[in-house]
Amino acid sequence: MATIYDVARRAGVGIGTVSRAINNSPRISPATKDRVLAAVRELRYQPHALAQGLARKRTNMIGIILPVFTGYFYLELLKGIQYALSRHKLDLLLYSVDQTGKADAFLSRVLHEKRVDGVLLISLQISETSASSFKQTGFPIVLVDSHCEDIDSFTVENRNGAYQATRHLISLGHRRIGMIDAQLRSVPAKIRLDGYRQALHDAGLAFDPRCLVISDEDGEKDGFNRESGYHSMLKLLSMKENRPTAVFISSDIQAAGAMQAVRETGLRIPQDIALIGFDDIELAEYLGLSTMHQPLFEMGKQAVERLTARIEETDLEVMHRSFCTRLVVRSSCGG
Amino acid sequence: MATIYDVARRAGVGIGTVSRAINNSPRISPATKDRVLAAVRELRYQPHALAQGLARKRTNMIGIILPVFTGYFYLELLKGIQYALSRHKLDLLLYSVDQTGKADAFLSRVLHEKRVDGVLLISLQISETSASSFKQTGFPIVLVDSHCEDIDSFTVENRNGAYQATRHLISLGHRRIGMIDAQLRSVPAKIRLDGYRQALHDAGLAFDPRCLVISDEDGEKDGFNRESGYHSMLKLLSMKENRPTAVFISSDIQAAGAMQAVRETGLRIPQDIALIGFDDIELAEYLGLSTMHQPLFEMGKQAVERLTARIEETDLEVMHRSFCTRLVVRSSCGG
DNA sequence: TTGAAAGCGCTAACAA
DNA sequence: TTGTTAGCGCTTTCAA
Repeated sequence: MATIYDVARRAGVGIGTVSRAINNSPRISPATKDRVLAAVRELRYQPHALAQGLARKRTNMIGIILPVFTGYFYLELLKGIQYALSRHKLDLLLYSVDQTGKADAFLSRVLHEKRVDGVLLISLQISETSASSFKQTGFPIVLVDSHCEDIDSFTVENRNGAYQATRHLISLGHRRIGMIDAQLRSVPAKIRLDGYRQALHDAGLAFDPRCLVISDEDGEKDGFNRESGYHSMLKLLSMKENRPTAVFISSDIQAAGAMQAVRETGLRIPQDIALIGFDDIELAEYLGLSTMHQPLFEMGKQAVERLTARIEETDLEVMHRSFCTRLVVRSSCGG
Repeated sequence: MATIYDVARRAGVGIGTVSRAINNSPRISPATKDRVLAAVRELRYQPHALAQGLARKRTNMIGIILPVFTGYFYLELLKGIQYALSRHKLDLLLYSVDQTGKADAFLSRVLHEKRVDGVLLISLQISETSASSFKQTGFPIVLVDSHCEDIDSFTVENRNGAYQATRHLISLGHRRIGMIDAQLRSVPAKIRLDGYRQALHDAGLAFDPRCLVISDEDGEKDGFNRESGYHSMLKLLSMKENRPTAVFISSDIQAAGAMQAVRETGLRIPQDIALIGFDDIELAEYLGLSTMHQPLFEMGKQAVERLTARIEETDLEVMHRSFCTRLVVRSSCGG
């Protein structure tokens, strides 16, 4: 494989000149530039990314740390991210975290290994310690679907979304409304619970702890999955006549499991029990599931734009942007 | 950020010794090793990945090139890949290709930029030129869901799968069987067509070109998407009484669109028209879609294992492995 | 406008 | 067992 020395020799110039030629430096005559570029083509030369990165202190890669992904949620987000990234000619290093809490290890690696110019942390909470490391070093980082005072973040209005979803059920006449949530150590899950309770409260409805089921409450997983939704709904239905007439579920994928549970129990949706989800993944449309839509593609895109801005301009004010959710009414709550 | 020189100074040793300490070299005394590691901890030192890569000629990253992904197909594959990768402590550089044909540009980058130790090419065809470059340089590459004589590959038995799917429809008594395929420049699409035709032939059924619709025939996209499936089915249904009584569709996601088209036309599945898909994505279960299952997670895992083997041992024999598909019968073909 | 040379932060060969 | 030094392949001063 050709190096810059090979090109220099072939073109009869020094390596500095080659460097100038391929980096559009003005400090080179058109004639020699042509000669160098010809040699580049002949040798099919492309700079060694590591060497270039080491010398330039720029890698043109960004890292993204996310929970081992399953489901359309991350797919949509990734698409938005990819879209923006390719426009900036940036490459993507994917760190996927399998255990909750292991995010910090990746953050530390990102910070020290210098493999990427910046990092996107998705749906994962950042520890105080990590946050201050990033703050101090000024290393570019942007949070997506997560929040931290001192760091740029892009989130959806989880609280308001949950509030709207619950309100929708209330407006349909339901008085006994349950919720199936994911593990509360997940920030969105926690905030969605708040929104749900607020809506109940504002409508003068009492919060009944028995109507709240946390998926995978003590498990390894975070609760955002179909099986957990299935079991959570079974638990809710076991209350018999005391069971809620409507349920707000913290994610569509859980709702999918929940719908199955309802059907297997011989109950009808929405006549016997109304359901509303959150996320608006593709599946929701097929299932006729009412849900809260989030502009994931757009979020991914904007997060990247912000990150690149931060890479260019290290001392920007911290910013937080929250995206509105939108109620999508389908048949699962009879609305 | 601390460098190896900082650590050396702090521990009162040379940089070579630091290097030996952190790389488990036997050529160092336990005492100094401890001292060095203490300094490492105090300074929170982690080696600079680029510098290390440049010196070692090893990056501990692998690249994966795939079509801009949508759908569970790549998710499942990616999960298998991630699983194996994390066991090898390898990082993942994701190149996602938006335009068919642009794969070659990425392959060339991978080869020259030296950012990764090896590459996985997914669902994308490799050109003769690229193939021979890789052959010559011995740069580790493995194909997944794609095939090339000279390169390791992991595929599903597309031909046999399509054959089985079609045969299943035949065994159900159908005589006029259509197919909705994706663009034929996609290798799997092409092979699935072969399997379909073979099955017809073996059953003594004539192939009727009017019963074959190619999704996105002249479009930008590859045809593997819902909208295209929808339109393709509409086209098939427009044949009225001449229309097929059963259709084999080259992917579940197209089948999803097709089912919608059938329903909107007021026809029933499977009574009026029987459908069978390919892939067995999660959605298929919800839709009650009969389909051909492929062991994607396993494929991803094995592809990585093979790639790492090739990275360690550059002169291995070329190998090809083909994974069996499995017929999953649901309600969409009345089986 | 150009070439030479000093880094970038590491590994590995070579001496000591 | 250890320190020194020559690369790895590039960018970027600094002179010329």
